[in-house]
Amino acid sequence: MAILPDPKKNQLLAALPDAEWRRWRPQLEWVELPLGQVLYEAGNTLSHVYFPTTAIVSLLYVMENGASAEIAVVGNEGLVGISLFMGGESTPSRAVVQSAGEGFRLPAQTIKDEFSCAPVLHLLLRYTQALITQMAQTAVCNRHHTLDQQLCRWLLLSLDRLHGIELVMTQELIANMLGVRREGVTDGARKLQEAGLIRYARGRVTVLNRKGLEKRTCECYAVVKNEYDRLLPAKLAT
Amino acid sequence: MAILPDPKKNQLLAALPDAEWRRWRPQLEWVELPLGQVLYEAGNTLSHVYFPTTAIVSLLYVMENGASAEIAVVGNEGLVGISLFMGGESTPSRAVVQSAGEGFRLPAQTIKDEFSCAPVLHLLLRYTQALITQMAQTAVCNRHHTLDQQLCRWLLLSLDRLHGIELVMTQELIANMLGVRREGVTDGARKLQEAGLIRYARGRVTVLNRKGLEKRTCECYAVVKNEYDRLLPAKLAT
DNA sequence: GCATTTGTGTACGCTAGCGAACATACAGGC
DNA sequence: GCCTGTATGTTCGCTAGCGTACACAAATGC
Repeated sequence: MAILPDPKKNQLLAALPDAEWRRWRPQLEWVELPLGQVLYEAGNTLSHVYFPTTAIVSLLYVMENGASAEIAVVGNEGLVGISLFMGGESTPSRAVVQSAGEGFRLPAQTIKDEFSCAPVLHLLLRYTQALITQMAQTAVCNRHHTLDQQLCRWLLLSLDRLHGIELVMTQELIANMLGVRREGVTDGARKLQEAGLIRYARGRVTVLNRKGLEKRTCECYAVVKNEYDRLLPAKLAT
Repeated sequence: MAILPDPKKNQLLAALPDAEWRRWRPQLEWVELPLGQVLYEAGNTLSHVYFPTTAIVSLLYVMENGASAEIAVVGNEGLVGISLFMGGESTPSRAVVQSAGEGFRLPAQTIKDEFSCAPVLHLLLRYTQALITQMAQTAVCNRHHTLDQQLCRWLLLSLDRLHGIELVMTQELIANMLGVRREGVTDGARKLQEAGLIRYARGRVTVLNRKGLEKRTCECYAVVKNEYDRLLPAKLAT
């Protein structure tokens, strides 16, 4: 294709100080991230960290009986594979591409080496704290809010991590992420469509009225969004 | 009292290399942690990090309508206030003493300074990853498991962070932590008592059969426990 | 063009947990 | 010993979401 993939479409890479950016650039490997690809499996040692640019990746836990629940979602604002620099090497969760796209990756050893560099460390840890907030809020939301509210939250979180207003994903997939029945998502989506907030058809959801979704969702969305904005300013002020 | 409080009863402090331990020791301030004390409030900048020795601290999110949900629990295996070294200074959650006891604390600036020291950094980040696992698993558990299972999980997690087999807490308090109704906890507790696994009376729960609780709880407990054991070996091998 | 697969719509009974209200019973102060 | 507050027990109706089953319709393959 004619358009060269740009690593700086990932906000963490874009926030790197110049020196680090020049050091990383040659090691960054462009990767396509097709729907459903598993970036890492629960318990496995990671070989790379991934910086999505146009893809969205879900961190989810798969239970013994096969049921699943999303723990957090990562897009071009973040990175997949924090356990590499956190020191654990693996996590009990799985990372799956939820919305196809592209990204870049860096070998595990590189990120570990780079982590001793103070600006890198601070950037990555601030991102990690934002991710922690998302996980915590997911826990709260799962406890207290209705499927309808959670669906709005999920649509908004996904939308924030994309460019357009269209999400390519089936209700079945959304249900897996939320850890609910597909029928429940159908119900919720129908309500939203009847209210004129979204339009959908066979694996495509188009958001028509973002504000409307924000009105219907629970406080969790705003809490998470505010923390991301607070912790990850566009420009790194280190 | 005759018995001198011992900071090494906190496992993170105990895992410090000698040099760091000697440096920290004079700055560690002993604190009593009475039931219900708020160590930090959502959104506020933290003044100290806390290392519980005999107390248990809950991280919980309080919703706009007053309902709450526990995100994670911290005992002598960990520390309260990770946002200080993660870089955010605050979090949207609150830290409350859930089981009275003691602990030590270190000024915010000290922990930030010490964080540049590699062994400290690695120790704290590994702990943070364990905490992340706990949060993630709380999200999963809230989504998929029954109140009865969650009650068992919660009792076990609390028990692991104490010395004896007795928890001093009312059903009302447990309900607040789990984010459920008090009546639901009463039901669950009654079942456990009838099964001979616990005994309780007016704000005291005594665990009679730990194995029995483990049998009744969901997989979440084991997942969290295993990650803590994996990430935080008794001896630090840095 | 037809068959198959995939995505969505709908219905039905069931259960866990909620909200609210009230009953009981133990504990500590006086 | 009595009183009051606090902790626990019990009930009742209600709703969200589950599990199951099946219908339909749009895409895909041949």
